[in-house]
Amino acid sequence: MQSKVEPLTLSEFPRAILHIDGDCFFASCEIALNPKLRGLPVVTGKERGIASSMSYEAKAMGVTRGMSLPEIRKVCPNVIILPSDYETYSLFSVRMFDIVRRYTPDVEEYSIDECFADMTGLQRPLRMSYEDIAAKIKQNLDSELGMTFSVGLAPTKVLAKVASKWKKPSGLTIIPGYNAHLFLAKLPASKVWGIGPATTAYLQKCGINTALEFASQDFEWIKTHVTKPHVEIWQELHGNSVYPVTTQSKESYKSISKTKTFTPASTDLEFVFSQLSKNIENACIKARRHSLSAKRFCFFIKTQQFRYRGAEIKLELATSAPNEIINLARQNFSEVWRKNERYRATGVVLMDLSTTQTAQLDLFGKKIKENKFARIFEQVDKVSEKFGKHSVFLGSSFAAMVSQQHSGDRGHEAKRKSDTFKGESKRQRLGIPMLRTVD
DNA sequence: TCTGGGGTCCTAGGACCC
DNA sequence: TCTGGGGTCCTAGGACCC
Repeated sequence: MQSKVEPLTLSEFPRAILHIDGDCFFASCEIALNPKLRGLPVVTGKERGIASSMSYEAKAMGVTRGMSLPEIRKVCPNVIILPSDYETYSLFSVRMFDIVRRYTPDVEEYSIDECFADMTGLQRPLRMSYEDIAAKIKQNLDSELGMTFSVGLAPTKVLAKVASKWKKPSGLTIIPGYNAHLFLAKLPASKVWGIGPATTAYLQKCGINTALEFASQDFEWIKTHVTKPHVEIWQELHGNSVYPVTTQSKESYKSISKTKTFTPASTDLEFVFSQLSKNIENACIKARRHSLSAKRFCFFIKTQQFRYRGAEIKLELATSAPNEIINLARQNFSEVWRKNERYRATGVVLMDLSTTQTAQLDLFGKKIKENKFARIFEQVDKVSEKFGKHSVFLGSSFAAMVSQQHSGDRGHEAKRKSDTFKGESKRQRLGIPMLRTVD
């Protein structure tokens, strides 16, 4: 079927939105830091055992995201595999955003390696065309950070995303509204930011395959056949900017989650629970670092078949103390647990977060108990700061902690070992912190 | 893609009320 | 007992992103 490629109707007052994307950012940071790595196949993600970012040299050899270490070494024998160093990457990230902010304060830090910038109206004060501004920013970024960036310039965020992805690495692509149809005609709808697998499948059923076919539907059809996010994407593809560039940095979290997969999968309730317990401790550590308390949480266990079973629980009082949450999880755990089922992961999500200071007072003195726990865990955090994370942990997390130390498949052994600490089971149930130093 | 981890937003539908 | 209609709030879960 031959669909005619026609220009889309355009917005009257187009904006100039820039999208900037670091090319294989993590690997590039490593190379920028250690120039000897330049030109070599570099992969990060060693600590997880899978590739998370790889240099173009590694990509050329066939390394892909999520590939396991043995596989990587097989296709690319001279590969250099490094553990991720998020702190360093964050520093590069800050420098990247600061460079863009030299040109405009309207910078949205979208992720560690991506940002949007609203350049609308800057040609006059900067005495440059939008295209020249974009090129200048790219040049600054490339030379000052020692890595390349792909840049897209367009009237909306969605089109700017299309543009920055158009040519990688180190591309600079401009999509003026009047030319958008030329780009969208070649682009599968699934490649558009915000159109995921479910929507792609639905659109295909409607006979829509390319981004242009989606954009070419009339507005009435769109309004009645897709939901709000995709109506907005449709408008953005028409050059009509509905997603603002939001400069305000994220001040808080709506939820905090911790999940962890363990190998091998386990049928041992106590062991799986200890994994959950550890996740809860970690989530609470993060919550406390941001002075947040949760009024609600859910936990889940994930079966070998990737099915989730879990429960959601309301707390009487907002808390960031893991023992309370672990107790409640313990009480509900047996309902969730199915015998003879293998589990591969556990997870917890803290929800309804509020700043600890604004937590409500209650009339029955629970608050006093809560404050006591808050002080205990303040001390726990101080000890951790001094002696390292998890120098102090709860008895209920013991098996998980030990299994982590014995890198690999020793979870069950570890559990049995913890069983010998008979005296702890009661404290465990009560959720009393077990002070224990790990060397 | 034989599948890691951390987030946000939207919607349908039930509960409850007048 | 059956019948209307309409509003708000909450929750579960889907969908999507990096």
